[in-house]
Amino acid sequence: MSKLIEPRTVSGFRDYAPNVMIPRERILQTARNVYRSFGFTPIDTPAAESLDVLLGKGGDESDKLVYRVRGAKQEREEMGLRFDLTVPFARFAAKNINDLGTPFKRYAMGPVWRGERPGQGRYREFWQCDFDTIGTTANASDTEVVLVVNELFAALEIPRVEIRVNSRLILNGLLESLGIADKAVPLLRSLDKLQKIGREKVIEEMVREAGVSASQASQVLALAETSGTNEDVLRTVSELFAGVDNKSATDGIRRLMELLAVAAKTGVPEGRIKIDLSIARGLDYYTGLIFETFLLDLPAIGSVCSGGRYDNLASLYTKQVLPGVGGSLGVDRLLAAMEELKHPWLTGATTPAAVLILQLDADLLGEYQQIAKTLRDAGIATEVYPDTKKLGQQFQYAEKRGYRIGVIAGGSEMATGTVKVKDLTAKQETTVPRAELAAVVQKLLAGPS
RNA sequence: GUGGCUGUAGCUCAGUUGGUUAGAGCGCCAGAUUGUGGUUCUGGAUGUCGGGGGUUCAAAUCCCCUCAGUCACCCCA
Repeated sequence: MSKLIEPRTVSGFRDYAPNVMIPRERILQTARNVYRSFGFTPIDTPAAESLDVLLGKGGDESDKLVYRVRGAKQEREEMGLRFDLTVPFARFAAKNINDLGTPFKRYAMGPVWRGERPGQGRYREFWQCDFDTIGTTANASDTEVVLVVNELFAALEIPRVEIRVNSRLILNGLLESLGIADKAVPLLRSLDKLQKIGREKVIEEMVREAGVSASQASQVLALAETSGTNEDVLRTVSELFAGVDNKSATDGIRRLMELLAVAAKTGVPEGRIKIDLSIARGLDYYTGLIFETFLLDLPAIGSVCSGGRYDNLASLYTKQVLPGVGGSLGVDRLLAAMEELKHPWLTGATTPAAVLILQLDADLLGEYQQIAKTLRDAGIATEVYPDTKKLGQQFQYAEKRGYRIGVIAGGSEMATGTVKVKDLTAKQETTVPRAELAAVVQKLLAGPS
């Protein structure tokens, strides 16, 4: 006998078993429905892109994390796997914008790959679910993004979230007034770590990495740490810039105010959106709105949905200016959080079917499939057990996989035109005429699981 | 990519200063019950001790390499 190959997965990549895949697909489906309800339209792009497209010009950092694709032997072109959905979208937009027209709203969901060190909740292959509007700088689109996020978490049955919003316009305005606008990238990257490493270390890092003075750094932090209600924060910031003519900051303040007003009018609950001037987002392409979404019951896991506005998405690929705003749901992180929070979607079931028809008599297979079809036609996912094993074993199978209902039909039921319906969680059994089966099952399924 | 820690049955782990056929609980399978599952009882199976190499009369135990996981840095979803 030849030696077996170990059935391993490579580092940072993993399998998704049914108990994970079932809630995962539900999350994806929910996101899709919400995005579509706002008119975002689906697009997809290839997993692999030419290396020059992926790496652009700022190649040094992304160069390290891009997976190279070797291609077939005779192929020449250097390819890499996409490391996010934004870069391919920029390429797509630059290529097709004339046909698409602007503004253009799209969503995309799919795997991306990064050659980083894997850790808990961090993988080398993971999914992103992006939605963006490009081709307009209107604040209406910024506002819509936040409304989408609000709807998204409502639909996910996770109401206890806080969407923390900020504006790079305000941050940049401050840096301008301090005369350190040219250090924005390293400064904001440090500021972004405020929650994680604390103010002392942030100041230290700003001095070291950005070369600003300690007093400049603490002024940045002073603004970022402005707290209170949204109104308080806006008032404080307005006062700070009252005397000076700072177009960037006043513009940022105005846009946030409008966003909050529209959200309130749309019925977004009080407190759901919170201005947090310390939200900075490490990525340097953001230019206006920036936001992160935290779970109130598990803030430590970090943002599960983030994004913002960027002035020019596709400048690498076209001369046409394409401003945009959007966000991205971190499915895998969210799933980890839902597991931690014992979210009702994570039932542990490993079957998508609700009903299992037990097999008592192989000669009745036609009857069983007929019953199954009736249920399926009524929209109830139904499975027929393939073997005539002992009933106890069939019940165990049903329980282990999480079917909600068992249907038992043997000789005596056939004779009377009935079936036995067993609620597997309540362990109660009733005999019903076959004609009423679908209705009875539907009623049982509507109850608590 | 750099450094630390971990790796023993499906799962959680035990395994004394290297010393005979590597253990426990839970789970799993079968039977008690030839039309009924979470309890009980009885019986049963299960491990290349992550992988490879070395030291030794003898390695799960010591050394080297490698793979995977995990923590910190880095970066981020």
